[in-house]
Amino acid sequence: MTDKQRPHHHGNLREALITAGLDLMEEGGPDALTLRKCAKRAGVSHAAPAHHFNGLISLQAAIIARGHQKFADSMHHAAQQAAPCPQAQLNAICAGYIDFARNHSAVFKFMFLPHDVAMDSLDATTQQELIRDSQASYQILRNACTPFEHNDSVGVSTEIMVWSLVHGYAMLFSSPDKTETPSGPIPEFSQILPKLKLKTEPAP
Amino acid sequence: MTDKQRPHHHGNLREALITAGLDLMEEGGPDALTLRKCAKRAGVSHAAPAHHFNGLISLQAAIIARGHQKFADSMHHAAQQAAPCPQAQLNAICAGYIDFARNHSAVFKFMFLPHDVAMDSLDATTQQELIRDSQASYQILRNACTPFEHNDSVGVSTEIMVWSLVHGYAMLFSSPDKTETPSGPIPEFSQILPKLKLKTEPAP
DNA sequence: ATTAGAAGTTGACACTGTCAAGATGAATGT
DNA sequence: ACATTCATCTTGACAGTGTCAACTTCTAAT
Repeated sequence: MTDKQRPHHHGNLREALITAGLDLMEEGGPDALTLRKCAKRAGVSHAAPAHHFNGLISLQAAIIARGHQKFADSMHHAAQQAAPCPQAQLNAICAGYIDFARNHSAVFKFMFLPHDVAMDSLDATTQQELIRDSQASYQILRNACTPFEHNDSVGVSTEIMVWSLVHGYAMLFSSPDKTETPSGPIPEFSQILPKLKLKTEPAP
Repeated sequence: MTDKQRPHHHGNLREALITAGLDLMEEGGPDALTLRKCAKRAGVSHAAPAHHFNGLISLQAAIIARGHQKFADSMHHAAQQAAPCPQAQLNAICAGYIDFARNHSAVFKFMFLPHDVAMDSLDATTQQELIRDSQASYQILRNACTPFEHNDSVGVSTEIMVWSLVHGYAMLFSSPDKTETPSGPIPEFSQILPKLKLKTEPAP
């Protein structure tokens, strides 16, 4: 029993299930995510996941939370390699946004589905993770927009505009295959963003 | 048997299944769409749909096609009630776009999922419907953008910009419940669209 | 050392999509 | 009018799914 071949405890089954689930989703789309297949990949029985997730819905929520972590990483990484001025930062974060949508398109789109998920139907751990990680990733884009925020009366929130623009672009044109539409090639987002009337000077 | 209670032929089962499927999806989200439940609503046996759709994937595709029809109707209807000038038309069509996303949010989001659907796995009828109806709805927004299209060298396609902006807005902020975010209320899209630098004069 | 509880297993159930085989009825050709 | 053909629908079966209950095994705290 020095190196027990099959310890009764997996050790970190919750993590293993999330990882397996992410892989399954990227391999075969949202419908390929199955509790039983995750269990099989983790080497446990089909009912073992029930001790870590409150049903399939919670595993999906945990995968969305993990997706938000990677999403935030992608934006942060892009921002760190850009010049520190607000324009360059916002551009980089949008690029990180779109990179993630391109490189993890299945998970990305799954993250922004109409998951009319009742928060209280999730186990506490997953619920906390989801709230924390999703708010953290939202905050990145939000922060990058604040230097351009309008202070005057009726100005429309910069954050809403940029978010709509980059999200729509990512959703519509970030499938790895569809790089063009009937009306010609899709331009890079860095060409589109300047077309928004943003405040050019940070708040004094 | 004068008025046969159960004619062997349903008469228009394909239509009945699409209608039932649309209802199911709007009632309970994408996962509530089930071949067997559609069959039950239409009053036929669980295997009857197989004679009209090449599997669940084809029924889903047919529902997406029908969604595109309603989508196009929503945009057309809004456009007809607006002034005939390009600005008012584009504004109205975007409003119709967002109205549809609000009123049929489940179907709308289902329409724009990563349906990596192999077109040749659909039955011929459904495949034709999907291509025809989706292209028709795309064409509406496309046409409304042409008066603003840049003719000069490196201009970015107006269609791509407007499409990204309105689609992102619809996706992010058109859930009937979420009408506000941590950063305040969501403005109407009619306030956002003018923030795009569009060509103000139609082509001479 | 005992015990309470967490972690995992086994077995069952209802529901799903899909297939095969048969039954029914409408349409067509002679 | 009759026979044939074929689309349509039914019945029955199968594997896969999520979920629940009962049980076993191990961990950890008293």
